[in-house]
Formats: sequence, C-alpha cells, structure tokens
Amino acid sequence: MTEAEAGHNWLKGCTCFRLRRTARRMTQVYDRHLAQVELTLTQYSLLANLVRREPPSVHALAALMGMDRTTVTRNLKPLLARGLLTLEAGADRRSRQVAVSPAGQALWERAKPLWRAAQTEIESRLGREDTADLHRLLDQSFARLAE
Amino acid sequence: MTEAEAGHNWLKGCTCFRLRRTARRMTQVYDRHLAQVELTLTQYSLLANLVRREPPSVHALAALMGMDRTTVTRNLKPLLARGLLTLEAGADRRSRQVAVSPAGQALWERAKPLWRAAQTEIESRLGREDTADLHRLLDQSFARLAE
DNA sequence: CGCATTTATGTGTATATACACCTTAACACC
DNA sequence: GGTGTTAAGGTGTATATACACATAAATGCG
Repeated sequence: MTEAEAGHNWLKGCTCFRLRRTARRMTQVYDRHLAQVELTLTQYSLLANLVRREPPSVHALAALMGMDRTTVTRNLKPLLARGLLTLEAGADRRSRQVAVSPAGQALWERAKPLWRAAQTEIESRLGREDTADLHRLLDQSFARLAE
Repeated sequence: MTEAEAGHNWLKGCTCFRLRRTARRMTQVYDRHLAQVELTLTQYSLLANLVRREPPSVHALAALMGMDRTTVTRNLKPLLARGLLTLEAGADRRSRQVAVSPAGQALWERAKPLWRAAQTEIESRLGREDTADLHRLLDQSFARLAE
C-alpha cells in the first residue's frame, strides 16, 4: 500500500463520509426535478409531511422529520414567506401550529409528479431491489442511532 | 389507510429523505467525538483526504470528495484560517494546490483516534454486517448516480 | 400560593451545500 | 498569431444544519 492510499483508506472506512457523499449527489437529482416548482427536496418533504395531517407543533414536526428543532424553524421560513404554510397559535400560548395553506396544497399537487419522476429516476439508476435494500438499511440505521 | 397516513407515505417511499435523515443523525455522532479537536466530520474528511497525498488542486480535491467545487472552496476556509492547510500556486497560473501544514498533520494525528471511536460506535450500533452492507450499497449508489 | 423545573420556541453564530455568474489562463484551430 | 473554446478558480445568493443561549409559558410540589 502506498502512502497516498493509506491516507485515502481513512475515508474508505468512514460510514458517515459515504452517507453524506451519496446524500449530496442524490439531493441534486431530486432538486433538479423539483426546480420546476421552485422547491427543494427538503421543502417538498416538509410539505409532504404536513398535507392531510392535523397541524403539528414545530416540536412535533421536527420529531416527524428527524430534524433538529431549530433546523425546522429555519427551513419553514422560505415556505412561510411564499405563503405555502401558516404558523398559527397552538394549544398553549407557547406552541404554534404549522399548517399547509391552500396555495401550499396546490403546489404540493403540482410537485407530486415531479417528486415521483425523481424517485423513478433513482430506482432506475440504483435498481429496484438495491433501492429497497437501501431503504431498509437506512431506516434501521436511523432507528438505531436514535436510541 | 387514513388520510394522514397517505400523506406520510409520500415520505416513506422517498430514498433521498431517508438518506438525508440518516446522514443528519450520523453526522451528529461523529461531530460529537471530533469536537474535542474542534473539527467537524467534513473537516476531518478533508484533512484525511489530503494527508500523505501529493497536494491536489481544488478541482481535483472536489472530485476526490465527491463534492461541488465551490463547496470545497468554502469548506477550506475555516481550515485555512486555523493554519491547518495551505493554498499555494499550482502547476498553472490558474490552479492552486491544497496541502496539509505541519499543524494540520499534527491535528489529524490527534483526530484519528476520535474518528476511530466514532466509527466504532457506529459499527457497534448498526452491527458489523449491516455496516458493511450499507457501505457497499452507498458506494454502489454513489457510482450509479455519477454516471 | 410561590418557586423550581420542564417544555416550546426563537436567535446568534458557524459550518455545509450548490447554482448562477464572473474572471483569468491555457488550449485548439484556422 | 489571433480568436473561440475549455478549464480553474472565486463570489453572490439562498437554503440546510445544529449547538449554545435566551425567553416565555406550563407544570409540579411543598
């Protein structure tokens, strides 16, 4: 093994590096499809998680997304600014409810087939079976990291 | 299936959402270990990819990391500011070489066992076999997305 | 009731990510 | 040798991410 390869191997063994690297590439695929409605995959995920659901608090939404609470707060901003979501008074005076507006619902309907096309592209590139395996491993890993 | 579950299923089928969600959690594990040397996993990855290697150009480094070129430029900044890397004249007058400084080399030596501990924690949580499967699937997916 | 604790949220700061656009330098071809 | 093209790099802008910290409201308990 050369010295250069020895250095490189510190990355070869890194689960997180691989995960992030693949996530970067894959995000670009989805974002390119969703660009037609000026949504990112993250924004689409938020919408998708909110439609047809009782408006959750920011806290609950963060838990649903597996995101840091403050990250959710920041990610809501562009959607609120576009009037796709609303942030209204919640059960207490502390909490707030995140709800999809009619405009948000309408945009989600337009975005759905674009997301579908991105997902189909991924499954076509990775293969149906490998995609399913990846889903299972990622879900399991996420659960085991949450413990 | 309830309406709420129907909405949720748009996420259940999303490969990218799962990938990003798991990457977020896993990054936090590595970052907590590496915090002792004030490095993030991304910064550690850059160092690890540069030690014991002929200093690459920014362009070549981006390719090695599977990153966007401009992301690399931005990610180098904190490391350059701390004197862990140097950015010197390259082969042309266009290109620049990214090299690890002695301080960077020394910090990497201190960071290595911390990264090792993080990696061990991950393998312990996910299981050796599942970790290996995940690596294989992620590498394969990354390659197929690059085509 | 009064106070310590817990809970929900937001903000400051720093890094991570990438697209669009610009500049400069090397190269290719007539 | 000039000129169009390609290649390397940086910056502007916007989103994504999360830790530390602050605020305010609900809750629990003596």
